Amino acid sequence: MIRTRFAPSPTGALHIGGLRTALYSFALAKHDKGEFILRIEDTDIKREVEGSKERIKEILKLFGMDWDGYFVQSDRAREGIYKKAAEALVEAGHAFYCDCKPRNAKEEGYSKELRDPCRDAKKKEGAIKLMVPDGEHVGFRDFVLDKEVTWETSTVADTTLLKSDGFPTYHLAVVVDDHDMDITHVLRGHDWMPSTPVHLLVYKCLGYEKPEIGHLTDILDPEGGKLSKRKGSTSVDGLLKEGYLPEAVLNFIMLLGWAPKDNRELFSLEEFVKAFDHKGFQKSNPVFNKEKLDWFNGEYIRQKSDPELLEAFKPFIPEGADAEKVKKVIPLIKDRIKTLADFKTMAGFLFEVKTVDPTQFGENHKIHLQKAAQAIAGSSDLMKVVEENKFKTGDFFMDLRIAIAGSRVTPPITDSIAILGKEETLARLKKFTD
RNA sequence: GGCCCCAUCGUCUAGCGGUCUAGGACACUAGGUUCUCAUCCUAGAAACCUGGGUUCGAGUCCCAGUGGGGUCACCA
Repeated sequence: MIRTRFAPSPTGALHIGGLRTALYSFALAKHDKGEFILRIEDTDIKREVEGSKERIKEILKLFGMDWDGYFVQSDRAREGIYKKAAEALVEAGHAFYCDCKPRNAKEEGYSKELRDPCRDAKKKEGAIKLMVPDGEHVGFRDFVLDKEVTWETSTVADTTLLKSDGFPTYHLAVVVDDHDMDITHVLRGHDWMPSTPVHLLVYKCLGYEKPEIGHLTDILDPEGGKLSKRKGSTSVDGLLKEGYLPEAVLNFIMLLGWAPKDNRELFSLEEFVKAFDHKGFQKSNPVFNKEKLDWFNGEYIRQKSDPELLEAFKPFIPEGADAEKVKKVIPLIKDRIKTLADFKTMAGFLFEVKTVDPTQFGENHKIHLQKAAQAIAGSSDLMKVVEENKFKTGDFFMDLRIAIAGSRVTPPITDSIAILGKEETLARLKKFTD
């Protein structure tokens, strides 16, 4: 049976790259009725952000990805599981102690030293590092890239496996955990590729069988470079706040690095799981382009029923807005918006008076608005006004639109008036007919 | 800089040696519907990084160059 895992570190907001990794891992397992494990990689206690563990779980549930097993690495670390493995490696001559001052790559830049000076010092305490052999080859078949990737071990560094605080680094923890948890397929970001030879060596030295491993493409920023957390809102929560539907976000990331053979684009999670296969993986890095996300979002907004939209709009409607009124507004705007947040820009004028720029009016606006006000007061048809007075239809309605909404872009104006009510509409027109 | 990965329209991609005058989607342009904007419909413009091979034949295979990305912490 296929068992995959999603192994985020709780160091902040979950980003769409992480969500995509989770999605593909989920689909990989579920396509074959396998199991999907959630493992929190929190072995660097200093970097943990309060509440992010919980938020990750909420988001996975919101997107419909329930897990079949849940582990927290710090719990396992306290049981001494990783320490034991590291010590066994020292015992077997595959690792060594080092009590030197840790370096900090951020400040010191990249290092060229692959061999640690302590590797033959036979120290008895400190961190434990892997003693990488020279002149050997390590490799694996990447199931995403669909190719063999190999390294010469002389290009692989003596990597720290156990920190001096007794907690493992990622490199030890993943190997031990994926083995202990019977993970059959490891799917992770491409940024992990360079440390894969270390993991391969650890598998070998520990006597473990290695799982299938695949490295996903990185999502690129339109500006170039890896999608960064600073540019734009790429966190899942950020997208949700901007008014994107979970279905849309999910469908969007499905196709960022994977594609079906039949050019299909619209998938629910269930449909995606069914269609998913490892052959559809893309090998080159995709660019995050929001316009496509906008399109997906529009599609899903239009697919939703009005009651469903009423629920979805809740965080985006003006404060104190009457639910009955909102209900009437929905059918008017659902074809016209890209995000839920567009509710306010498209229909805000129905809930509050907008300022009107008088220069927007056409030259006949006074007579247009006077005749319109008369008709509305008498509850007669506005189209009749246009015909009887030989007004230009577009000009007439545009003046009306500006007077009522303060904008040249609104839902159909007669429908808007119906929602606004006779009294409020006339009050708005009055300002420009005197 | 060392190591590793990648390379089809602006973007996401289909293509797995001949059916490619390279297909779809987003975006874009034009037209239709329309009280604006959208939705919807129709049409259009738009790509195989370069150079060598292999082959009767290459977008598809191989090599090099170039370009892009990643990584080089007791962070994940």
